[in-house]
Amino acid sequence: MQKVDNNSCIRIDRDDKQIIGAKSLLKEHSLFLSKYSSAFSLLGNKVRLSIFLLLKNETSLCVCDLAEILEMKIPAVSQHLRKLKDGGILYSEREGTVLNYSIVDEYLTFTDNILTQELV
Amino acid sequence: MQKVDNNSCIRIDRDDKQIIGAKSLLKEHSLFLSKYSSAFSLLGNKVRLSIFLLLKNETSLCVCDLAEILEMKIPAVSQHLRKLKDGGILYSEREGTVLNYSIVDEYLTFTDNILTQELV
DNA sequence: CCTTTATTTAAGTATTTGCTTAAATAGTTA
DNA sequence: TAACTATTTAAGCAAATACTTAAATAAAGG
Repeated sequence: MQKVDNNSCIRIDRDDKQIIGAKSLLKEHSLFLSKYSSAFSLLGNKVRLSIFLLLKNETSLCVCDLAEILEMKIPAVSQHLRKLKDGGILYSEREGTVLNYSIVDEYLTFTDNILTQELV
Repeated sequence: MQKVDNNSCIRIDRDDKQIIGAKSLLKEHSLFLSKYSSAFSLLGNKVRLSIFLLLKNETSLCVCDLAEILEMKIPAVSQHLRKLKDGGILYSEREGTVLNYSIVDEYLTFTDNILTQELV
């Protein structure tokens, strides 16, 4: 009996050039893929996307207000803000004891393709 | 000694109208937030974003080819494809024994704001 | 109808995520 | 500098993720 490797397929009409081209496409855009998969993943959470939407409207907000708006505990919101900040999507500015968070310029238009359709 | 609730803050200069407005903004866009946080979350994975990028270029590919391009086991890729399909981002068409996956029209432009900057 | 090819599904597992509560920092003000 | 306000950080835990291998479907051809 022949051993069969069922972890790969041997399609007769497979286009090897296509495979090679596709692989090099991925390599070419590997930085893009890393950067934006993590950006998407950050916004791929309802709480964080809400924060992003709120900051697009209010320009800047502190943890305290966000926690009240989102009806969540402050530490939970704070941890989301840290992720968004670490991911380069938000920045914070201190105003006395209050830390105000805003969207980094680069990301202000990030969702516009989608938002313009739905949110006007 | 007074009990202090350290899960909320009592900022004197808090703008209650802003809070109320922000809350209603969230309610207003709650469908949007659910739909797109899950779409972002699907693309917020390097493998799935790679698949998306590949399908934007190749129009359609089968699990078999994707597994080879991504250098991953077939079941792993298949599970990512299922998620993308369940999330309404991809659809599949059978061609004999081969299932070809493509991007749903609505999502073809999804990343254009970002992609146009980086990928031309 | 049995085998082959392509693919999915299921089960198990290690890692990551997102919350909770409690403790630690950091300015502000008395 | 002690008390207060705003916020972060740490630790613990339940749930979700993403892989692995093995078994189950599904179409095609001899």
